[in-house]
Amino acid sequence: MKKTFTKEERLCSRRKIDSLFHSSSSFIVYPFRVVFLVGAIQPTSAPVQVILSVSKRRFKRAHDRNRIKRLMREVYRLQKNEILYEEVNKLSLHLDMAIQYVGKEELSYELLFVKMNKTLKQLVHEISS
RNA sequence: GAAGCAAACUGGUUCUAUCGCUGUCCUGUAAUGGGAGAGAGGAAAGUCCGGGCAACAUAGAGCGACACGCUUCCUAACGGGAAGGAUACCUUUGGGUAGACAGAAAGUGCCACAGAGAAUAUACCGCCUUACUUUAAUGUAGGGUAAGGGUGAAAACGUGAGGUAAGAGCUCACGGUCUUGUAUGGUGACAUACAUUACGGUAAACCUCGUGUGUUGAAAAACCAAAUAGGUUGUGAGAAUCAAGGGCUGCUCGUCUUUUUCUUUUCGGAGAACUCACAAUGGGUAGGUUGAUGGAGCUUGUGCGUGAGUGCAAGCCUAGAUAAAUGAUAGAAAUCCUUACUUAAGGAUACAGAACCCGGCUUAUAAGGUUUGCUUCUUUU
Repeated sequence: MKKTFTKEERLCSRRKIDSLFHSSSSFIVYPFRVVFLVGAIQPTSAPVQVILSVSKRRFKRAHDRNRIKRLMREVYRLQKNEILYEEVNKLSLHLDMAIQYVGKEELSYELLFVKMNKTLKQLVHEISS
């Protein structure tokens, strides 16, 4: 399977985002905070839709936020298939989620890679239980 | 000549591989696709001015509020820019630097500390004078005086002469600033000359004069519009006949009558309400399209102009996202720095991320480059 990250895999609808943040469960694997909402499978859209966000309060400069979001996106894109999609497809669920960056400063790519791996495994554990 | 520091201007690293993202074009399949090419800045930032564009508002005038304030020019416009003027400061006397640069001669207010006094002047010392006491001096009380002392950022324009009891722009001469007028030069600010009036500062105190300003701001605005549920208008219809209402009767059966209900009418009919169906219409929500990227456009050449700019010709198309793309990783190169000391090792490569679009201003900015100033050292004369 290709390691793509197209628009279908992102969460864009305002209504869905509102419902995600109003009724959902969450956990923290530093430096990420994950908010997710499990639903029935939707054949028209991708199995998982995600938002990546960095707080403006923590990083005032726009180019710092851009840099971290790009690193997060890369790290998520490379690992989501093996860990997350298999499990979601097996359980035939639909997952809306947001990954927020709660760290105070920019971390290296290698460290973020490891942390994302941990985070996604934790997420699989949460939804399968 | 070298080094260092400061300021201004300029400047804004490159290539390869792998995996990706957003548009565009070409192309293929039953469907998934494939290929080509494009994809952040000089400030994209601050959102401080000006304009385009859009919606709404809008008789005219005045008051108020806010902004601006030397001249001429540039510009779509500006609070921006160019060239000049005056002022202040610096100067190597060539020049350079600075800016809320209209009005203090319309009015009001204010002027710390010090000082006698800070603005219809003032009398501390001093100077002159009158009265009283006294032999006289001294002293006491009153008056005149801004020349001198001292204070201050600033003391009623400065110097000299006359004048006077002593003094005073009180008068005169020369000079300074300044008002108004005339003449000459300049498009003009203004300059020069002559005459004339006045003589503390502060307008970044109120204020006065002149000029300008409708409000909002792309989350503006226009259009399309599924499903569902409402609104409005029009047309048509009005369940149940084994039912319901009413009449006949004390009641039941039975029978007669009406058929959505109400009001009105002798009837025909008329009106209103309710429900349903159909049609039309309008508003709203998710979403989509436009706005929105070909423009006060960019590059080159050339003419005009001191210049900001501008005319002409040729060529070019150069981001367009929308929970928001323009990336990540690895390797190499380039420039600089440090350490070793001759080609290695390590490090650094800034400020910063488009959001309707332009013109400015302000602020941030590594390495390298250019110019100017200052300091030190060295060489030659």
